[in-house]
Amino acid sequence: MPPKRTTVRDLRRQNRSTLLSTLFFDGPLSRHELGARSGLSAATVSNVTGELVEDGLVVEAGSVDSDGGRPRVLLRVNPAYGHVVGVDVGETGIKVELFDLGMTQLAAVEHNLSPADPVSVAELIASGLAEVVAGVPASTVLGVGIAVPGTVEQGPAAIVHAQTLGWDGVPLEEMIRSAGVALPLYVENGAKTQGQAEMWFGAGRGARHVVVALVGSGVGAAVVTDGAVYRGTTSSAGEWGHTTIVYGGRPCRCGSSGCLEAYVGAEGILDRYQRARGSRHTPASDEQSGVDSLIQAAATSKTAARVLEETAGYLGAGIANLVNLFNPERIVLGGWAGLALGEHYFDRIVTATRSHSLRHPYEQTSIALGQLGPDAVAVGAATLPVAALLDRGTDPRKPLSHPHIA
Amino acid sequence: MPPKRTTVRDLRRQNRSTLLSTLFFDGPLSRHELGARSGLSAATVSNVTGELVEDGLVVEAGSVDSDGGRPRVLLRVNPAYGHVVGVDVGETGIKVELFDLGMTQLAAVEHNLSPADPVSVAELIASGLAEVVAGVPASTVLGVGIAVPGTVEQGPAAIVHAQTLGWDGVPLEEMIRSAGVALPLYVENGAKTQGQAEMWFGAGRGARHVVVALVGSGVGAAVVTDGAVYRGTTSSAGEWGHTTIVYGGRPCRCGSSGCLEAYVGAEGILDRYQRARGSRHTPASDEQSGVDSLIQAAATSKTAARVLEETAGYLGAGIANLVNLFNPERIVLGGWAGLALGEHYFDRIVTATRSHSLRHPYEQTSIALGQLGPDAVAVGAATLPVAALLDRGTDPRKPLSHPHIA
DNA sequence: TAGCCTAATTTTAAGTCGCAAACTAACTTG
DNA sequence: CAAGTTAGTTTGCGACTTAAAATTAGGCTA
Repeated sequence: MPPKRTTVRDLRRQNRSTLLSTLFFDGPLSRHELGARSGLSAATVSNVTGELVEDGLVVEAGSVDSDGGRPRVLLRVNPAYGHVVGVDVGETGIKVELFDLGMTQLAAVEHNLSPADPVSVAELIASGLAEVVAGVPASTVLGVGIAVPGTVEQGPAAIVHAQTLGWDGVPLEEMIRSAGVALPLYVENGAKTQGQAEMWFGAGRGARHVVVALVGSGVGAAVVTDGAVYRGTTSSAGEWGHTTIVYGGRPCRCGSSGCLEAYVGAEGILDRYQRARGSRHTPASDEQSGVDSLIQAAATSKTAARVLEETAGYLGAGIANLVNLFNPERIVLGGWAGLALGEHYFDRIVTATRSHSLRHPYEQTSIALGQLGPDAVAVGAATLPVAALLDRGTDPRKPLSHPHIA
Repeated sequence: MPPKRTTVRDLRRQNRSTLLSTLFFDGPLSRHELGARSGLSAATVSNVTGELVEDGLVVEAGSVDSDGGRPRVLLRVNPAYGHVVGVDVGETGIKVELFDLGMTQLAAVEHNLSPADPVSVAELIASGLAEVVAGVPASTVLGVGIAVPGTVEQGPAAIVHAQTLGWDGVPLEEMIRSAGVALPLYVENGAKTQGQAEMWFGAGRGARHVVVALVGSGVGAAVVTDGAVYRGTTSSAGEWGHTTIVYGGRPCRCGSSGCLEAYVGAEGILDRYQRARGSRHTPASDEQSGVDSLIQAAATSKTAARVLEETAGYLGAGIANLVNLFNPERIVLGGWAGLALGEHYFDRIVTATRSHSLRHPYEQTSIALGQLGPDAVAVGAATLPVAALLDRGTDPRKPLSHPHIA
């Protein structure tokens, strides 16, 4: 409630964070360049980077000639400073991946688990974590990001609501703790972590206002406003898939009707195709191959082509709603179905977006396909502890108190 | 581009801003209480408030006993420190209103002007301004907020796109300057200023994530995220009225079809009613009385009742989209038509909202009617220079440089 | 009315911070 | 190897917030 005061020490933390983040995202830089980018004086840069180097967060990385003067010493974030783990909790199993601070994958394990009992999942996460972390000193693991397919209520401990898993108010964070994990945990919605991955390493790089629209079995979006993923009051913002696009239209699994997901989600697409063909029982082996073969079929089948074109229309209108409401500078279309559709029907989607957007916001935005596949969910999750590190400028495990330089 | 560095002076500015804002919004407070709320030490509070008092921004306002000790001296923002002007540019005329810093209206003028030629509007604003400001010393006017019914492209000078006025890329700010106004100008979309008014003085008070949904002839929304009106890349965010709610539905004046505005905007409601009755030519004297009499008619006419109930349904679905996307803690329904509908069909709107929202975000939000009428647009505009004052902690006319205490 | 008590402000004495200016370091050139 | 350049450090200072000590300002008591 009290608008946190600002003390003189916050200055240092903030500048530390700024420099560290600049180094992280813009690769090796000299102190000089760092000063230019951050606006800080050379003296301060020198001072702060000195601390960062002393703490082991930053290391020197060769040097570069500077025509006719002292060569610049390049600095970069020390990839070996620590490790982070990303966990992707999916509907059929979980993936656990270990990265260093350079976001290089060092290890990964995958476990299937159909009956998604929360306790088993928590235990599976704990054991996967133990497996993956085995190769590195325990003390170097800075935190664990956990992506779940549902909304996450952030609070003293994260609570998960995931309809597709049948979870309603599952205290996942506590459960993982009970399974014996003592590391900092960051539980977040999978669409948001994937969006974060696109922002850091994919099609969203460099932009500050982005909407990452994800279409797969489910439909969701990660809204990035001013560089940060927007969460809303209880961090369930961005539920694009269940916005109404056809009032009174197709029933949706969420219980409502006319949701975007009921039209452009994989199940919705396939079901619409079945109905268009008149047949009712062609259970595709799985959704992903079902959509693939539908796209194949469009080459020869008019019905298939029409269904997909309609899909592009709905999708464009859905994207246009995001354009009108958020006025982003960039839209990134991702998710496996989104990428598949985007590859074959990009123009049509763009056209539909244009025709349903107001001219002005439409002209300010560009539409791009995501550069990362659905695998990005785990990397995105792993960025959460890294983001905490960059944000605080220090090991997120340390309590935020007097640094007390020894 | 460079992530603005933080210097030790920013600290002071920020703390000054915090204290000033706290005083502005939370009424007279003692230095003690101020320290408690801001987290600042008593010493700093004393120091900063001393400056504020010296600058005339804050004045003492009586004192309060404190059981058995030195009584607390109350401080409050000095309403007489300066004046601000709010301008409401409407489709048929403009309103210019003068306020003191306590937001008490001191003067107001209204001019009609049907042919909305931008140059005449600019001149009308300039002359209205002169009229209204006549009673106070010129040097006390801190700035002028100007609300327009269209999107505003913020930049070195604001550009206005207002379809209903036939404006497309009108450099209104420059034009007003050319008309001889030298004061700081803040041009903003009218929905956003009205939203700001509800946030400061109306149904949005105290909340940080709010969507103010405005339904009148047009339909728009002001989205407040973390206490500030969200603007997007080029500040045209929040165009709720032109989001698609019925894919392939009624044509909208924006050129698209199925927009929310085509269903719940006044014109849309009345037109749907005409069609439902089969008659085509009952040109209501004006939209506002048309909607009023439609609501009257609903008591006896089944058709009228049905149209309004359907309207409540569409509106609820539209609100649900905002709930799903933004996860606000509060929804404020306003605008003249929104208030009229809300008064008679509140339950139905809420029901429709619930049935189209995901359960979790719906449960986190509350829906309330706006407390301010459409008159609030001008007050909202007037808050813009005040916001600049609170934000900077100093007269917004002064360049932001060394304070150099004399 | 003098003296005591309590609680609100102000002063005072550190301890931090970023900055400009003055230096030092490390090369290139002629 | 002296002069010229560019990178990075050190030094001294002004600006800040804070904790602690000192100073009000009423209310009460004797």
